[in-house]
Amino acid sequence: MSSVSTSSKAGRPRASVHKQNSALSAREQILDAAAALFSETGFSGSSTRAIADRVGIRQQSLYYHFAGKDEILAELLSGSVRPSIEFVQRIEARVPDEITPAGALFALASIDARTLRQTPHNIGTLYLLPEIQESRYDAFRIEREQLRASYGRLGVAAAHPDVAATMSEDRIGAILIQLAELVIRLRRDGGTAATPEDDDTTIAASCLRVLGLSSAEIAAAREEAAAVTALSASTH
Amino acid sequence: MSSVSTSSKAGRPRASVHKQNSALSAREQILDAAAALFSETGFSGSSTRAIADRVGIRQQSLYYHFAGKDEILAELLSGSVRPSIEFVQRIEARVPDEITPAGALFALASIDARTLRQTPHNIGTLYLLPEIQESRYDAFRIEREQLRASYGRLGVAAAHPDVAATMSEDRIGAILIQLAELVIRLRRDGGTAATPEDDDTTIAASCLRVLGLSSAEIAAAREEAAAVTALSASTH
DNA sequence: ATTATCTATAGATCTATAGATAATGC
DNA sequence: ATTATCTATAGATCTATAGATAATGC
Repeated sequence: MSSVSTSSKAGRPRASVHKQNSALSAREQILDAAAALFSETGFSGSSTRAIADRVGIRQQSLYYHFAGKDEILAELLSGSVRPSIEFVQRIEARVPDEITPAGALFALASIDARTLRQTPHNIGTLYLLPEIQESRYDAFRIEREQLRASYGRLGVAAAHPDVAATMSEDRIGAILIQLAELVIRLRRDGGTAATPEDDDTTIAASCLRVLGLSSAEIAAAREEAAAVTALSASTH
Repeated sequence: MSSVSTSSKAGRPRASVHKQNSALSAREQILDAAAALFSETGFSGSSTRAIADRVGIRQQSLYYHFAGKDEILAELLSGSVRPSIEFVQRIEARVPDEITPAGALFALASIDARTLRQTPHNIGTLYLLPEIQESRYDAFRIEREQLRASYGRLGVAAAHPDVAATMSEDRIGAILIQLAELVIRLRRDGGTAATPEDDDTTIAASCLRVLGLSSAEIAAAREEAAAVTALSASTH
């Protein structure tokens, strides 16, 4: 037992002993604190000082881990879309042989809703920040475009002919994403349902309903999605 | 013709002669510049200096018209919900004697979409700012709650029984508002439809579709709404 | 030697107040 | 006299760089 052993890592110890959330690396602690602050007070409204205070380090120490405040946001953004992108690619590959477009769309929307609902600090609110329109965050916006395109393709394939005739693939994708991201707002407004996971299926069902599917068709898609999602959960 | 006559108002003249958007009062010029900046770079990301620069006055001169930056935002917010609140009250008063819930909802959603689409500087993006969660803006959030409640009541009344059974009034209101506000995002992402007003009817139709109405029922509601909206436009 | 912090600090903001000034209005 | 601006400025930030220091690792 050399010295105190509470801090088992290299480097000068922190001045403040508080909040040793030691399960996370310093880098992860910073990302976590920044996510909380950015979603509460926005990007420009959250100072590097405020982030550092939450972590329990000096403001200047952030720069050992990140080149600047914008790098922190960039990392949070890319980390939060990536899982959705990966999931949608896996599920689109199975359409239409192993799963119908409606089943795939139900699965995608309910998984996205669940992820956004469960993520720490309601990280989806970052998508609403005006700052992400800057070209600095092009990469992130391109990834979201891909996700919208997938929603659009699945939506067109799943839609009732009446509906597909009146809306472009782009608009369908935009509507579906907009519905999936409703959970962000529900969470922000503190609107927790009695059983929150109900919101995920309500949203997924609404995605199909807005495409003109009947209650029976929606129920069938839900069954399909349940099978695929269970499988996907076990292989991951 | 006493002196130059270009500035016909009292008060010391501005140092910068540029951008004489003289149709607007100074106060309105400030609100306009702030709306543009807040929606581009957010509230905290827009300095009072940047606002003043756009107007063509000194930063300190803003404080003659507003007590602080937050008062500017507060005024922009309340000015932008008020018309919706007033419209929804007029239309709810006619339900169900003069118009069906579905017709009223179609009218409300398409008017809201059109307003958000046509408003200068995409002012709806202000609704997405994290800063409006502060208690300072409670009044605005309460007004939006009222609007959501109206959407919820009309939605419940208009919904297909299958759908009304699976969703609370709160959730229905939230879904419908979320759909109406899709135009904010479409506009921000520069996604102008070939004929933008099509988006308004697409959105209104989606509001009814998500409630389980058939294409025929939606078409009927659209007819009703067209009659009421034309009337409302002529009386206002 | 390497790592992760610290202290010190530069330089650029940013919001807001105080009081002066240059117009118009009466 | 009133109005709407201006200049001057206080005081509080805020981001980021430079270099010192206190641990661990070898």
